[in-house]
This record gives sequence, structure tokens and C-alpha cells, in this order.
Amino acid sequence: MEGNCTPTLAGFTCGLDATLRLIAGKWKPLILYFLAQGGPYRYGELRRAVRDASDKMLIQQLKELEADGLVKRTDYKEVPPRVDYDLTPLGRSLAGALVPLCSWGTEHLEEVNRVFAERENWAAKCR
Amino acid sequence: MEGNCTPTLAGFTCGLDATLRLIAGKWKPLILYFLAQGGPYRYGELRRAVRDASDKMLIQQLKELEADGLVKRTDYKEVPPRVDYDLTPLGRSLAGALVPLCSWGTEHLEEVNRVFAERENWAAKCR
DNA sequence: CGGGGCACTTACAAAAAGGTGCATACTTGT
DNA sequence: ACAAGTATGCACCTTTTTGTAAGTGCCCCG
Repeated sequence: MEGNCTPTLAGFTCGLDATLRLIAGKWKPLILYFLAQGGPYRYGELRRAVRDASDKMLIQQLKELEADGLVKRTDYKEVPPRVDYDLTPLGRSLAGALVPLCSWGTEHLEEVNRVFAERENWAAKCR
Repeated sequence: MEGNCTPTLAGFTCGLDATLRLIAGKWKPLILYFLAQGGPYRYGELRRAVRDASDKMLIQQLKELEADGLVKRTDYKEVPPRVDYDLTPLGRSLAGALVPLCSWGTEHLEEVNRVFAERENWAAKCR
């Protein structure tokens, strides 16, 4: 029996599938991971940290993470708006599962760079 | 300077970013993970395992994984075509980093199911 | 008063991802 | 002889995702 991990995987083929669907979204893992390594952050801080994301994207993903119970948003209802974001316990545990991926990336940075260099020149050849 | 993990992260904000760009693609992590838990698999077997993917998608992702050096394809050049796929050492190590995500998913299946149930009814309300 | 920052929001593109269906060339099973 | 299976390739189209640019209301600063 190949693909099955536990009972009652509603619609998922396995736990990995479930997790992936939850964090699908270009910036979500990055947001979770960033939040994991320092208490709550204000919107602007996140904005500057995940620097390639636009406001629209960042907000959208934050909203989804919040709706999914991974992130907690606190609005201080102050006059110049002040809001911050932090992980919920669930989000924190997920972020923990992300750590190996981060380590893998830093450990294999050279290989990864080579891969991307090749993608580039493959793309270049097509023109 | 907030987001940095090591030196020389070419274009990435951190190792996680690098890893994510490598495995971006709806089926890639699943393919890697599946290959990781049993020797090489023939195309047809993968096809049946990752059951929601179409031929087109599966092939596309396999090619990318191969080009990126994560998967090794062996074509036996036989008459009814016979081909199989296996992980390279690099791919195998990446698959290892995926394990915690899978475990997280199975351990928090209930929460995840609840999340998806809510997404459903949110979607329903919009109509 | 003008400019800038805050935390968003909205309308509108553009791009990426995914799906469908048909075709190949050959073999084995019925 | 005909259907089915094998591992893809290709064209076309729809859906989903991501990005861009501008705008909002309010305040503080010089």
C-alpha cells in the first residue's frame, strides 16, 4: 500500500498534501517563518522583511493565514493605524516544521544557485 | 538588517526562500516525498499515486525536477515504453527535509480539516 | 501648507498554472 | 482485428494567482 499515512485523511492523499494546501501561496511560508523568529511584528516591518511582496499580496496572505488560524492580528485601534501580527500556537508549530526546509536551503545554497543559473541560461537560449 | 541567515544568498532572502523556489509547483513536493518512500517508480505508478495530477502536469514537473537535479530518469528504451524515476542524492536529502511537514499534517489533521471546512462555507456564503 | 508614514483597499492587467483532448508507435491480450 | 496499455508531445483554452498603480483617512513634522 503506497500512499497513506493515517486514518481519516478527509480529502488529502497524505499529511504532506494537507500541509501543502494550507501553506500554498507564494509568501505564506516566508511570513510564518519570519514571524517565528521574533515576537509579533507590525505590518510595516513584515512589509520590509518580505521585501518582494506588494502590499496587496502581503495583506491577502496575512488575511488567509488569519482566517486559517495560523496568525493572530491585533489592531490597537490607534489613530495613526497600529496593527501587529503574531503566530498562533498552531502557526508556531507549523513554522517549526518549516525549519528543516530553511536549513536545507542554506546547506545546499551552492547547488541551488547552480540550478537557478542553469534555468537562466536555458531561458536565454529560447530567445 | 532583519532577514538574513548566511552569507552569499545570491538572490534569496534566506534558505527557506531558496528551497521554496526550487519546489514551487503543485506536485513537486508530493512527487519527491513519494519517491522517497520506495525505490524507483515507473511513470505509471507515479501517475496512479499522485492521483489528482494530469499526465501533462506530472510530466512537466518531473522534467523540471530532473533538470534541477533532484530526480533521475531512466529510459530503458524498450518497445512498450519503460521509464522509471528515482531521487538523486540531492533530491533525497530534500525529501528528508519534507518529512516534518508531512508529520505536521498528519498530527494536525483535525485542525486542517476544520480550516478547509470553513473555507468551504465561506465560499458558499458568497453565492 | 506640503510631504510622508501608517495600514490598508480597489480596479485593472499580466502571467503562471492547470485542464482537455487528440496523437504517436509499438505490443500484448481477447 | 480491435481495445488497451505504455510514456509522452502538442495545441488550445480556462482558472487561479500575482503584480501594478492609484487612492483613502488620519496624523505628525518642518
